Amino acid sequence: MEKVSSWDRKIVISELTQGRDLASELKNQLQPAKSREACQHLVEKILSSYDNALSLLNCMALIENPSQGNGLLRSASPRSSDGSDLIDSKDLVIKKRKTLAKWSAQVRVGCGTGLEGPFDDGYNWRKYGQKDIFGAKFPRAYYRCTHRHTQGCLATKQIQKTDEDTSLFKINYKGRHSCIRETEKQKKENSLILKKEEGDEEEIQRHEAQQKMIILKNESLELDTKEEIFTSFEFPEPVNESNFSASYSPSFLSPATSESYFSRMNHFEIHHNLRTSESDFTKIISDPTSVTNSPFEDLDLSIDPGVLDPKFLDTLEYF
DNA sequence: GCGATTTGACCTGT
DNA sequence: ACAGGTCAAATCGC
Repeated sequence: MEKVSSWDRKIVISELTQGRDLASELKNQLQPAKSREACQHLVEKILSSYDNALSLLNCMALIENPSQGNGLLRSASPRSSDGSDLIDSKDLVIKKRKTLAKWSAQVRVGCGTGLEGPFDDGYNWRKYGQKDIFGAKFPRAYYRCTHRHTQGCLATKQIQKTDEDTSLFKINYKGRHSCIRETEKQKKENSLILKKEEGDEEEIQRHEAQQKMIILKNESLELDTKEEIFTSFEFPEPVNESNFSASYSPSFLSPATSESYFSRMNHFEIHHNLRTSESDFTKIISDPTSVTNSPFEDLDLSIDPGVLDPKFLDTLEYF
């Protein structure tokens, strides 16, 4: 039986808190001297936060009261000892799988790196299967998030060496990570949530003062607006030394993801910003699965995944 | 001992 | 029926 976890609650609280903080920041940015792009960017982030929180709340509502859903979750569900409906965890998993976002990437592993498989993308994956694929030279490996059981994270990925180029891997991602990686920043945020729950006003005020300092610091930097948008993304530390290039090629957007962060940004900005990020860029690899009527048509996102936040990758390609 | 990987069996979707 | 996806027992490696 799946219950709404405290992780889910914390994520919702975190998203709503972030939305509030961003709205507050937007209020500052709305002064006449501020750039329109910076304001737009903040609006996108705010909407993204509220989208995430609402999605989670919808999901929680379904879990806690499946009768409010479309009925799929109720079929053949066993009952708990107190007579209430239990969700058949299998049904729930299938329903979740069907609605999980999907996207893909191609990654080239540099020669002489000694790597047998593609890069570490910053998340913890656990291999759970491998399958020979009909008509393909190389088997497909199946990975799921290590935190599936501890945090209920349903993210999975499939990695397969391409037939044509043995140094090129096709990676299919399915599902966003709902797990929380304990980076230093996240540890601070989690501890702040706890402090708020515990009513530690002193700590909250200290944190808010720090946030204001950060905003002031950003305001004092007269950045090019495009760079300003770009640098506001969160990048993890480089995860390994291997040289590789990747191409993230949006196929098409699902209705749900049409509300996602990048779909609200215009084509040029995404292209420009990602180009700015190139470090060891060597070659653009076009994805044959791309659909030509995509809002991201002709968009080549060539990124060094070593500096790319997987949360950011989550927004790139859906099909 | 424990977590990760391997791999054959089983399940699911078309 | 078949290919793809997942499970889970056995095995590996630290």
